[in-house]
Amino acid sequence: MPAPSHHSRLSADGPVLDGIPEHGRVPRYYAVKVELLAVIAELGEGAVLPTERELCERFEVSRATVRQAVAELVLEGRLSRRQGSGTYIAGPKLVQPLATESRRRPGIRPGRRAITLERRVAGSALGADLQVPSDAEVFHLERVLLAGEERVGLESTYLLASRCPDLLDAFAPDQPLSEQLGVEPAGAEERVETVLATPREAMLIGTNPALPMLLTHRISWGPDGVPFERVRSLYRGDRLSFTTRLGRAAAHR
Amino acid sequence: MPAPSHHSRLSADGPVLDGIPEHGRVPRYYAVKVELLAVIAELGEGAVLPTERELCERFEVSRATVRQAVAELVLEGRLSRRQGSGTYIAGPKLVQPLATESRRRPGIRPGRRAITLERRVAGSALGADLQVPSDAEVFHLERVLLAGEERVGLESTYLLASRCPDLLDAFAPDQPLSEQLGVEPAGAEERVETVLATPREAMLIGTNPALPMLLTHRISWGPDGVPFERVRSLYRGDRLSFTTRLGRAAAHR
DNA sequence: TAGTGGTCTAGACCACTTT
DNA sequence: AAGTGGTCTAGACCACTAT
Repeated sequence: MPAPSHHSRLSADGPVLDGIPEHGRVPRYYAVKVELLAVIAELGEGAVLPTERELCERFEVSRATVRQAVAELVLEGRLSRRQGSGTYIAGPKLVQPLATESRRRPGIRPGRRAITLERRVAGSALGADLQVPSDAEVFHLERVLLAGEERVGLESTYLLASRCPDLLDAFAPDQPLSEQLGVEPAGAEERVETVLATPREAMLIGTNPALPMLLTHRISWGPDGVPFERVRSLYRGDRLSFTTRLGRAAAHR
Repeated sequence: MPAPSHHSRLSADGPVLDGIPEHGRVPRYYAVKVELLAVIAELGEGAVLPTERELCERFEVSRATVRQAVAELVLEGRLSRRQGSGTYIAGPKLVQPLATESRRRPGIRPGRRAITLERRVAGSALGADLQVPSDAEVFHLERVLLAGEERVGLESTYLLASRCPDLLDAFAPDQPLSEQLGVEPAGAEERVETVLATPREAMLIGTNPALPMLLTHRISWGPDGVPFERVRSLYRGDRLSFTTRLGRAAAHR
């Protein structure tokens, strides 16, 4: 039994999850969680995970540590536990139509603080979303969302560089992008779901990791019907709720 | 030290939280959570909670048990922890406009299973929402939401009895209510947020308690602008995501 | 009845903030 | 330096499921 310290390092293969490795220190349960993701991928949907006691032996940790890793994966919907039976690998999320319309802007003195603006190649997943080759150039803009002084979310935007070649020059980090682009979205496809904050996201927003977040994921296209941006907006689920008025107003509120 | 069993009963004052007391057994951390809610209400927003070790002494439980109770309250946004500093009582949720439009109906063979249909008086909170006296009569309809065979949510609807006096006769539990009412909503106000499933909700939906859920809360009014229903829809956050198409279609997807 | 996850204890050291 | 929350251990018993 070597462990005088309860912390370790992940192998230096770079960030394994969208996680904490930049910090240097990784909690043991987080390393277990990463390893469990590999087990999950290997076994596939519907399969039974090894028992908690077996996982303790395999990863050489206590049961409480295994349970913390499993608990986060349960909160994320990757696993589900059945008392007396076992822990099972969950299927993909179901999809439910929602019908969101043009987003009006926040209520409480909204603001944004840009933390990343870079030009790079799209890669395969983003290229597919935007219907361009994987070596197409995009801008990646990452901004912290504010409500007054409080950090409440994190927004990551990918824009086709061909649509806005001079973005890096005339960039105003606090303004909506649409005004700076000359492209007005004519349509979009959007998804809303709950996720847990990764350690990195939690750090940037200034909240605790593994807190449930409200995630919206949007792909917008212009009047020509061709996609030009992908936006991923993450809001603190414990601090924000979204409201709408649909149709006609009420009588006397 | 009496405790040979790790479970106890809450005082028989009825359900304290929207919880498990019908079961008879309450986990110790859950009883602590209920007591913490009283502490939170007493101290008020921004105050520091007693330290975890103090709470251990006060409630005569171990630190792990206190931490489980606190962890759930953190996931619910009632508390926030700051390492090295303390645990603080959080303020109310912020509100953000969302703009949801007419909800299209689910994708995967949606269904409903009614589990409660009762006639009763509104009470003060519901009365205020529907703009009627607290002794006005309402129907309360509670239904499990299905996607195929899978339980994915729980919907609780309150309807002004004066608008649909014969609901109990001609009720078809699997159909949308609007068709059975003769009232078509002309407008609504809706809120979307993330919450954790209570033990009762988790039991009815067949999921684990304290799982993040997507909650929509809607008040609808008729052509006359007078509210007639309040609907609270709770969806499994780990199993569902909501999607929309806004505006014009894309070019070639 | 055996095995699983669910809850709980008592104690330890670490990282961080405050004084 | 002292005190807080964060992580971890080793072990125990309970509730539930499967056999």
